Amino acid sequence: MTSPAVSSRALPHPERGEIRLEGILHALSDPMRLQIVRELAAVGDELSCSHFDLPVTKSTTTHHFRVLRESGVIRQVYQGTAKMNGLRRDDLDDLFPGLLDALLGAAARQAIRLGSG
Amino acid sequence: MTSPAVSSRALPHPERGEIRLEGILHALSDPMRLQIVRELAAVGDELSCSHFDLPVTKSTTTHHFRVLRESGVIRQVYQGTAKMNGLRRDDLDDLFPGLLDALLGAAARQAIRLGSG
DNA sequence: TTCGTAGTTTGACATTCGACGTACTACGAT
DNA sequence: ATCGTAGTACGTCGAATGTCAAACTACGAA
Repeated sequence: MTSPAVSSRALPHPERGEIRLEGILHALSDPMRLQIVRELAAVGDELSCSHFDLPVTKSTTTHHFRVLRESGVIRQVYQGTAKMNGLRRDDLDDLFPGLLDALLGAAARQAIRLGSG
Repeated sequence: MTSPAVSSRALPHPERGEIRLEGILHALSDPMRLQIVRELAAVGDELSCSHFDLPVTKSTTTHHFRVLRESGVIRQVYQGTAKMNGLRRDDLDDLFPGLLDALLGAAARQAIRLGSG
């Protein structure tokens, strides 16, 4: 009944020092990826890919999560068949203090403005 | 000796309410455009396109400035043959308080980190 | 061991992007 | 009226992007 063990299947992440602002902005300039990040931030915990009910196929979902991981926005780790996703808050806050919160705040504001909770 | 008059040549800008966060992030995810915006912010005034010495042709320069204008990041106005560019600070600060400064701060930090004033 | 669930990989496709060159327009200065 | 400067428009090109379908892998449960 315990959670499945963390697997060691390879999942390349950029190191903290390799993360680029341009890459983060590009990753978040896609509405679907921005939504994923907002949800991760709201929950404040790791979520599996399948937790998200995205209006695209599985392969497209895989693609979006990979863009987020390779840009340094999220960290991914296998846990059984599930792949858990978590924001790299520590690294992002260290590299760019205040940026993530400003982005999340802006996204929240826009969501309200455009009339969708 | 006075400045040339502001011309009325058409230059479509999105209204404040039409500006989208995703568009801003996409616009700023290009290194050249991010650099332009940093420079505009540093000067705090309007600058002509030709003030920037970009390593691309004139037509590519036109392209980048148009992306910035159409995403709502800058405002452009003709003044004689020159086209003056200014940040839309008022609109951006109203729509997304703190976002622009966070982005500029992040860009400055990264520039220092990567060792280029 | 067999099955189902979660996610990957590959290849295709249409679109967009960043860059270019050439020909063009708009305006100020001479 | 002519010239030079600033920037545009258009067409092109190669690379990247977002999407899909189909075949596949990895793991837990029965």
